[in-house]
Amino acid sequence: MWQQFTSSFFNKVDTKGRVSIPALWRKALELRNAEGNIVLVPGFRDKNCVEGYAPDEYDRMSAAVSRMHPSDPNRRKLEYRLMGRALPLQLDDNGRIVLPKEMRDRFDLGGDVAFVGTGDSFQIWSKTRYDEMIAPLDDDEDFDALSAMPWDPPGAAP
Amino acid sequence: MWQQFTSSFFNKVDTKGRVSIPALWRKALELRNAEGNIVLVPGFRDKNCVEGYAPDEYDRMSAAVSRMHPSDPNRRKLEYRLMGRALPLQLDDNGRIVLPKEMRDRFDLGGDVAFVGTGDSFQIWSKTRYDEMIAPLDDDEDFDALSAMPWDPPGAAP
DNA sequence: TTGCTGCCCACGGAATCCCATGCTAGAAAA
DNA sequence: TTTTCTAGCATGGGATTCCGTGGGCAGCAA
Repeated sequence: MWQQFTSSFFNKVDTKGRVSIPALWRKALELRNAEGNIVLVPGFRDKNCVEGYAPDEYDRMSAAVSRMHPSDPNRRKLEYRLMGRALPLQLDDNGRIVLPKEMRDRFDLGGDVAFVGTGDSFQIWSKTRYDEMIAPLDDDEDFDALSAMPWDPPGAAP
Repeated sequence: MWQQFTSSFFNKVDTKGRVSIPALWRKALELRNAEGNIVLVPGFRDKNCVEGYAPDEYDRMSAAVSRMHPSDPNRRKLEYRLMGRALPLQLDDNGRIVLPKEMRDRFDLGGDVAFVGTGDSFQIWSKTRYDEMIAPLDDDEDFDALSAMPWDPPGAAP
């Protein structure tokens, strides 16, 4: 649980392109033996944000792609988007990373940005785009996604 | 049974946002090997209150979400509401937690709050909203929900 | 030079720790 | 039974640490 990326944080990107990785997640990275290394993948699952992974989880994903047959055209596409664009970074002494300029421009990551935990990975959004994305979800009265959640009653066999 | 969250308690949130977790539930957490850790999720099942989970139960839920395929749109929604908002907290030496300011504002958790046990989880309500919510339930003469309860007759094979 | 990169230090506000107090319920004593 | 003592619990305040953020400086490349 503590090695998961949970909760959301709103930090600032400074003029040099630096942002603090939330302290809670730095601890999560330690527990995953990441030693200050993370991998950013722009627009992989969601084309409007940058996704971040601990090295172990990134390896799991790229291994999944490598398991596909070389002749599978989907493998090529996944390779270009996952491996081809992945950016390995190191945290500095203050727990910050530097977002490359192209990435900042493409995803509007200047000023306020949102770090959103999604379990084994996290996302980095421009604050503005994040607000637009999240609003309709909060208005969803019924929250019907809940009924789609796999449900094993507590105490069931593992 | 003793590791379930039962009964209701009415405690106070101080100016710093601190509240005592009911002592009975601290014992429940011990039995679940939580070591003073709990996870708060605002408005997940019920959007008017904050839900609390022991780490083991939170893990069960997030594992269920992680089992869904990454391309499933319902997985995304669940990630934003469960992982994206989950707040892992530790009890201090006096058995208290700190409710972050945004959460206090959004759910009106200043002054008197209600802790409501719901078995494997619990809820935190503003006292006022809790009273409004509970009144009509008590007036429900028929209580037809009872007929929806799964019923294994006592003494049946396990 | 000019612009980028990595490294160091500094500051302010917020979160966390540590100690203190009052209340209550149950045990112990009369 | 009545009274006293005590341990556990909820609550309050002050002090200290932590974390996000901004700025400066040297090295390096274009």
